[in-house]
Amino acid sequence: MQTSQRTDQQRATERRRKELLEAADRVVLRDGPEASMNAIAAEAGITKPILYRHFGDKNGLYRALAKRHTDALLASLRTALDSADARRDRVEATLDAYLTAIEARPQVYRFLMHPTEQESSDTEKGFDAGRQSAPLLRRLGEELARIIAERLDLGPGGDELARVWGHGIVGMMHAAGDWWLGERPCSREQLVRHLADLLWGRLAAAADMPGGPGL
Amino acid sequence: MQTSQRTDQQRATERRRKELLEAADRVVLRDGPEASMNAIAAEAGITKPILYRHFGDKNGLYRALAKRHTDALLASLRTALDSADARRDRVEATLDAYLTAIEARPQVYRFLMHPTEQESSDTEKGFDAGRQSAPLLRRLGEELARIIAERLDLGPGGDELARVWGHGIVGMMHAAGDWWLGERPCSREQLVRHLADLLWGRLAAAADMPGGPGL
DNA sequence: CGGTAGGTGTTACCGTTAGTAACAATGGCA
DNA sequence: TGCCATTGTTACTAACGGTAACACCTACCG
Repeated sequence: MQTSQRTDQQRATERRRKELLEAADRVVLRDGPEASMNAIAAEAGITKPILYRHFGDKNGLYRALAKRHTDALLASLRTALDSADARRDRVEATLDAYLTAIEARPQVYRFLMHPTEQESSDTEKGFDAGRQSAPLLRRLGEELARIIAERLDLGPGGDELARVWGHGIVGMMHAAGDWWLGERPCSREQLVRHLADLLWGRLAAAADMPGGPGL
Repeated sequence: MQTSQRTDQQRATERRRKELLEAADRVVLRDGPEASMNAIAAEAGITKPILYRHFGDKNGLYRALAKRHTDALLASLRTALDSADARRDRVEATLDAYLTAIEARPQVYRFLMHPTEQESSDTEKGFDAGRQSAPLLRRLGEELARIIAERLDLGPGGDELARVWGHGIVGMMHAAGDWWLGERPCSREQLVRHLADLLWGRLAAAADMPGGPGL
């Protein structure tokens, strides 16, 4: 029968694709995000054209690779967001989940943050001003925005507000996490508390330094 | 006299360097951050090796180029931070200054956010986990941290807190700005207000959506 | 049985890139 | 005049992403 055979072929192809992705994963995690297609092909025991047949181009391979890791990270963040009872605890748990992930596997983090300049397709060749951030950040931002809009009563225009906050919070988490991972100026728990304090309006409530120009 | 002559030479060299930087600027702003060294040399009316003599490698040129724009942006942000009287107005003015800058010259913004993988030098070849962000963001974060630590009375451990907040706020501004620049979901003024609301603790104060699981 | 279609795999190449070696010309200075 | 530094060139290397052309195997189908 043609269909069942076709299905067998497809499964074999998918299995092969998965093997190639795992080889690529090993290389990227060993050599960093700039790993060459030659190196990946060699790790998989084959040569370049096969990679190109499976993934189209380097971006295709990297997008497939990033999707796996991004899905995993997103799942753990969603779990954290549903964990505790108090809002502050949930926010802290989510921040902590993100920081724990990037701390545990910095190479994965480094790869995911690498801008892969996903195909522009619709933009008219030249200047897409935005889209500078890694796709991971965009996805996290949108996801968080959805959750905020669903769970918080923000009144009229709440959806727009939720999206701004989603991207803003993710950006805060990312930048602080990146800096923290490089310099390790404090414990993870303390960083989480500091960031939650910021979100809880402590910046607005703090007193001016006596004698200064104030902020 | 040897010293004065040496000074003349140095000045000539610096002027030449400046000319080359201006040519590079034109090309990068026209062709994007991936402009080739050949293209830059051609724009300057010379050939590659001269560029390499002046700037060492591509990163050297790009770092020199980025410094000028970063200095300019930082100056305008500092001005905004000293503008109004109320803290909320200052924060809004600063956010607005940043967003105005990236809106007015998105090519410059795009170039500055391009990760230039500045020389690692001290890290032992392979894994610097952090340092993923563009140098511009690090610098903005450190600068903001300094100002916060100087002007706010945050009690013991305030310096550490200020640094976390500095990088966190800059990251928030960057991610939200990048998303906004790409999708233009609202006016600049509204984005500024939304972000300031976030920093003013409105996330913590918002009511749960009635009937939902809450956040 | 032989043909044909589709998948896997190869070698050998292309165009472009960052970066370099080797050499020529200019101009001030002893 | 001879020396030295600087500016400039041409011509190259090594590596990269990507592709064309071809060989092989296997399975279905007349």
